[in-house]
Amino acid sequence: MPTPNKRAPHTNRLIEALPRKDRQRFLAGCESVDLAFNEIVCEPGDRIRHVYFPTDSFISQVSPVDGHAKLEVALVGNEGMHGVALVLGVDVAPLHGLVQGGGAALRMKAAPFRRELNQSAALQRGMHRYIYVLMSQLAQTAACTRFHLLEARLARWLLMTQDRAFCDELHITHEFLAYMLGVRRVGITKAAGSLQAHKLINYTRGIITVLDRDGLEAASCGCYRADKATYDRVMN
Amino acid sequence: MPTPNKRAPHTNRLIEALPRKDRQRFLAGCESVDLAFNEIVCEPGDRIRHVYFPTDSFISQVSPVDGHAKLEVALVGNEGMHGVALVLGVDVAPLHGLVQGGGAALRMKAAPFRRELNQSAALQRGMHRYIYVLMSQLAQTAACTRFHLLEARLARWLLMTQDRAFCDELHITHEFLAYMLGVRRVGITKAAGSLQAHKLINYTRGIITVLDRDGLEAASCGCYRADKATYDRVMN
DNA sequence: ATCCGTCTGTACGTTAACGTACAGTGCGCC
DNA sequence: GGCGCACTGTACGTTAACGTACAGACGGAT
Repeated sequence: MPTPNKRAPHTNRLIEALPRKDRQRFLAGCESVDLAFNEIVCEPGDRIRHVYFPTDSFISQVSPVDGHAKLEVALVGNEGMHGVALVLGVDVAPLHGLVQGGGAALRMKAAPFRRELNQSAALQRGMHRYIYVLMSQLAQTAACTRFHLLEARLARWLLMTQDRAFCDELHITHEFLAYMLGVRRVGITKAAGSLQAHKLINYTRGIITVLDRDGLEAASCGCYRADKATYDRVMN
Repeated sequence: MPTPNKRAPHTNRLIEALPRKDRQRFLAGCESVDLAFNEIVCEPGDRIRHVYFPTDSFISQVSPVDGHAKLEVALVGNEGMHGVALVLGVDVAPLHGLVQGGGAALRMKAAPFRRELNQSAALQRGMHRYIYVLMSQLAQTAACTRFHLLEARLARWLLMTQDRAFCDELHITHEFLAYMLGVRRVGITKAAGSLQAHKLINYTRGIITVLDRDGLEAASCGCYRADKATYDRVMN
């Protein structure tokens, strides 16, 4: 699957933010992996073997309900990491990790990651702050899911995803979107149809193109901006 | 407001779990306060001055949407703490903290708390694990709010609250419940009416009595048990 | 060029909420 | 003892979703 217009930075912001010495040591402990679209990084209850730092990939955090995966509650791209539980001293994943956008990521095994964590105050600080952001996002998403109309939620989702895909074209079907947002496929068709009618996006058979980012922001709920503001404020 | 049948332990489980030496030092740094029902402990954006460890009080964490408080996303009683952001090195509260159940709490100022955190590995470990639990709860709540019927959500809420109130009688109006669950008051009246018709609860003018805990669990969604299971698994 | 499977569109009836309005009802207070 | 207020009950019409079913449309493979 080719991804045109892609201008991924091939770096992860959490790692970039480390002081040079820590960063070099950290990177030395990482391996480069390629995550495939739809790949499942972990299931709830699984032992966490690796932490992932997406560079041009991104991973959905999906909350299970009544036994099976149901609702995306957070999205992790090159601004974040997957596997924060390890930072908190728990090696069991609480959520599904589903690769939303295929691409590269850096990863590190659990044991060396813990060691790094002990050795680098900067790393610990960065991780902590990121966890704060993630928690804020979870709370935001809970409220958003409750109160905002599907069309606005969809717009938000597209913006969040585009930010992490570094690409105007998203390879996503309505079916998949429905799954992420916890609604029927038909609901997505309707909402997406409306966004398309307003010339904010365009789509055909699994490819959604963002045409008007500003318009999309206007159509989305404030949650998109709120999340972004929190990230910027906390992570600097 | 008298609270009959109340058998509060007057301790906080996070603090109790500390090794004796750490615990004694920690307690020495705490002051005892009385939280009044409906008191606002903090607003999002506020600087966090204290962390709170409820003993027989409990505090709702309410997520703001579009500017004002809207939806309860977590509940903190004697099993937890309020102000986890400080553990993550951020001194700005992300959520509203609203006292749901009046009563006693231990609290500590931010600066000494940070000092304790540096001195006690056990404290840090406990805090970390509690944050993991809280994140799991946030994700759970997001999905729950999306998928489960109001009656089930209400049942869950009553159970969660009773666990933290140590009392069969909860001082709560429909109005307030509606606010917490993000629905209309009328919706609560209907759902609560149904629970009462099934003899699971009883209520009159701001006092809800739990009659049949098991029945209530059966009427609630699995989220109640899921939360509890996570806590038990992670906190031991 | 045709087939087939995937993706999207449309079309029902159904439902659990919504907003709003107003009527009872019990408790506390003067 | 009765007044007032807070709390609860009921009663509309409205709506944004729901479940299900099936029809069109595009694209890659044979």
